[in-house]
Amino acid sequence: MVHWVSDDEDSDKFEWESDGEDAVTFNAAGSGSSALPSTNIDAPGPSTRVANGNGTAWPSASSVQKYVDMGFPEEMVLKAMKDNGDNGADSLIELLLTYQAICNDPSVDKGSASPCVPQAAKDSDDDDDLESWDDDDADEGNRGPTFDESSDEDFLHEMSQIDEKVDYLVKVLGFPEDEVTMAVSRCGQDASISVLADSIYASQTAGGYCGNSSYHEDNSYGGRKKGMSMEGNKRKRKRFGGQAQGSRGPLDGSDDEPMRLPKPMAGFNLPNGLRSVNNRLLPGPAIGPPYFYYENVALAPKGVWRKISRFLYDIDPEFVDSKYFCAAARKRGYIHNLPLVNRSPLLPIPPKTIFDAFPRAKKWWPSWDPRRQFNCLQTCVASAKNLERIRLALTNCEDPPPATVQNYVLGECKKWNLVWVGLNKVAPLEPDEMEFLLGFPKDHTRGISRTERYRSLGNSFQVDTVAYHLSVLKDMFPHGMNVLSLFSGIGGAEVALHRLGIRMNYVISVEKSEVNRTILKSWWDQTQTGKLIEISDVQTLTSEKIEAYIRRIGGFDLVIGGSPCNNLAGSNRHHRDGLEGEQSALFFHYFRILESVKEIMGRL
DNA sequence: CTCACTCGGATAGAAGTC
DNA sequence: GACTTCTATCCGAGTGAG
Repeated sequence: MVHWVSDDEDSDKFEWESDGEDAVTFNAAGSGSSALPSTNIDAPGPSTRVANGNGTAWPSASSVQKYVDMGFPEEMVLKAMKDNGDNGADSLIELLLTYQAICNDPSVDKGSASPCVPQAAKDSDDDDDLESWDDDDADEGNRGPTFDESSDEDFLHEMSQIDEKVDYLVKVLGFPEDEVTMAVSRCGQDASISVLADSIYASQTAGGYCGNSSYHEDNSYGGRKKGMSMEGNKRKRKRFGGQAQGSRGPLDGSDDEPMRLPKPMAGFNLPNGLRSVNNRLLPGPAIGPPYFYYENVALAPKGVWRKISRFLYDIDPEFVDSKYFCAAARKRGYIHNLPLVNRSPLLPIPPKTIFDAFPRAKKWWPSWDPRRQFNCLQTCVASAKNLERIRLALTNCEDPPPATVQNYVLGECKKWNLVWVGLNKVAPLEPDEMEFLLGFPKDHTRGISRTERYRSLGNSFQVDTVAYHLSVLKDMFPHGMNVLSLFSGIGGAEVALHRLGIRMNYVISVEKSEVNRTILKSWWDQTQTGKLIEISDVQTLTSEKIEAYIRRIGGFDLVIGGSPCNNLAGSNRHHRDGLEGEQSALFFHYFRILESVKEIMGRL
């Protein structure tokens, strides 16, 4: 991992200078959203953050329940809220995951004091029973401090030895040791682990920080403008993308330094040899089993990929535009621990231009439409009125149309991925055409409403791209794989493995949408001989159940999934709230489940 | 500065169901 | 006729590159 030190003096990016006032509006909108519970619900005052509990505001039942619904025991949530004070939802999630990592780490002694308390038998739904959090057979031995005491002398504070804290942050949470050391020097040796973790995150995303609640504003999407509170700070900068950083002009100095997107966005390597990075050094905790593969939109708000990467063992994302695999762009980031050598593409190689994919389109394609590939296939399509406006604009002028009309029509065509289907007539791609472009078998989504088909396809993998990355598994698992598929959608991962000729012995699939589950099940029954187990809610996949599945099937070889992008995608005008958004926060379940699988498989 | 691109959401009204 | 479900239509801004 390469780091460099950058001077904050150069941190003012020009685009932030012109709209500073807008931040207030944005923050107001963000706080009013239904994202993860934040301080606006509990409205704790400044005094609630103190460690001794004086003036602690008791969290509301609804805010507690949100986290309980995510799979955290209520006691753990209450404790985390208490420790977190007014640091906001972002910090709270991290703290909860910290506790959970503690509970799942067999190397960490857990006494009655740890947050790993058994979940009270309170759930009405048996399927939603939360497992005991201290069932890892590691309870004997050292006893920790008492967790549920009214005193705040909890386990975190008991770990007063600085070495233990550093060890903890490095080994359990996976922070780089040098950053942990810097955080200790910033915050002092008495700082709690949660404060140190906050500080490290803040140093990565918003400059030096220690116990300053402004961190959350700086770190949140649309939050306070950067550079407001960190004058003179120096901080570490991380290089992403696995490629050399060229110039480091003034634009490099933003506080929330975006993860560099490679240009061309070709990932580590491509079948055509455009790039050929075939080796990399994975961080120790990232090395399997199991293999894992995570996907999301590349063009996420600032800081999102940095945080995702941090949770997923500091692995650099592989940013790939699927335009190198098919006739439509699809800019996505993939974090995985798969080997890079001996990748092979799916055959037949899909057409990479519109005309090759849809030869009929050439007939009506005007010479002034230069598109040869589609833009990203999305979940919504143009309305009929929109198409009619385009038709009228073209019929009411000469041929070729004047530049203004051309620009208007081209803009709409690019925005909505329209194809020419007649004289002056454009239309959206049909669902089966999207299936083709995305690498799915014909009629894969047929049978559900048109709107649902567009939505499901717009949310899916590009199969050829994913299959290229997964192709290295074929020789490694000649007798088949057991797969944990999270946020399966219409089964892009499963289709990719199938098309690679990889047998799936067991697939545990988690997908919220019933129509998507039906699509996957239907395809599975037609093509597979293995066992498919479908689960509707990722929140019900507790570590207890994961362990039961692992004992039953012998372990998972691959954990794969792309968590919801709703709150990350640029098309979302209403709730682009970042990783803490209502849907996109489910990423933390991916991390939770992956951690659980690794821990259980390491133990059994 | 301009330009290009983006796995979307809220709403009203239509259509379907009982 | 009340209710639910489905469909069509409308709605910019964040971000990076040049």
